Amino acid sequence: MHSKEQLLPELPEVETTRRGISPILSGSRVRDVIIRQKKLRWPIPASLRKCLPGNSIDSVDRRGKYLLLACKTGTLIIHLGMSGSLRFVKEGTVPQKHDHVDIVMNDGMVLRYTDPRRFGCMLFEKDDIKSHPLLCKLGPEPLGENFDATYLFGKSRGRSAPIKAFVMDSNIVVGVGNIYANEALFMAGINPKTKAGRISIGRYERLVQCIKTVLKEAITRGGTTLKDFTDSEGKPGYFSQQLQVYGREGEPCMNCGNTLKEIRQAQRSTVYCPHCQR
DNA sequence: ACTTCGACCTGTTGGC
DNA sequence: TGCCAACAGGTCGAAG
Repeated sequence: MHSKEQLLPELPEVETTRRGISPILSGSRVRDVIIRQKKLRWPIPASLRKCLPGNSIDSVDRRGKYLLLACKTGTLIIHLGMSGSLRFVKEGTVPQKHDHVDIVMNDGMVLRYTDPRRFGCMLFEKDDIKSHPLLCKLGPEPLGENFDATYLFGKSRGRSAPIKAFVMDSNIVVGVGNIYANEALFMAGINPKTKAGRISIGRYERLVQCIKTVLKEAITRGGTTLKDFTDSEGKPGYFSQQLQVYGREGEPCMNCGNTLKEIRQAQRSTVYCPHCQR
């Protein structure tokens, strides 16, 4: 059976994390930064230890799946990759194998970064955060107002890439990962293999609506089940029973009952209903 | 300019 | 039952 117990941080999970850590961080000052493993996707820069201690966290924002913790000297950029998570522990809590970074606050709370696969990153940008190479080319936020059918339709003209790859392209729109791309395309009734450039504006209208709905629902579920980011179980998780297609290959379509099919697209698993999705 | 693909990493799973 | 290869995933950046 598929394993949805494992956290794969998509945009809703990152947003849930942001909302969880923001109130606890605000009003507290960083006392120390402890780096046990600096080899993440990119090495954690020394500037993190130099620039963070002594400063209060002024804001906790999100851009796509990047968390942005701003302080006076710059911005801490955090990505959770595929297996990362953040939670608060009390100072003195013994770190486990994959607990790579601690941000120790002056009140004794510790923001602990865990990431078994180390696909995530922790960077520090002293200058204008918006011009950072990781952020400056990103497409609009999927839940923002400027992500609409007109935008997607315009961007898609002349594109031969399959629609699933297109909506997962962070230069087109951020925050649509494999799971929710599958779910949104199912909800919109669009075959994942359809070339992006061949889809009408009417169908993009539907797709935009579905992407927003799927992400919003997931954030709502994350928010309602998030107990506490200060305990060790404080990771937001999926509700696999809410997923209509992802991980359900070979099982009946919840809409028509036909068998859901799995294919590979760009080395990623795509599950869809050949009957409902055209 | 666009598209595809390799690389990174480790816990879990499937096959023999 | 045990071992190992394959797999899962986000996304950057190189290659086509």
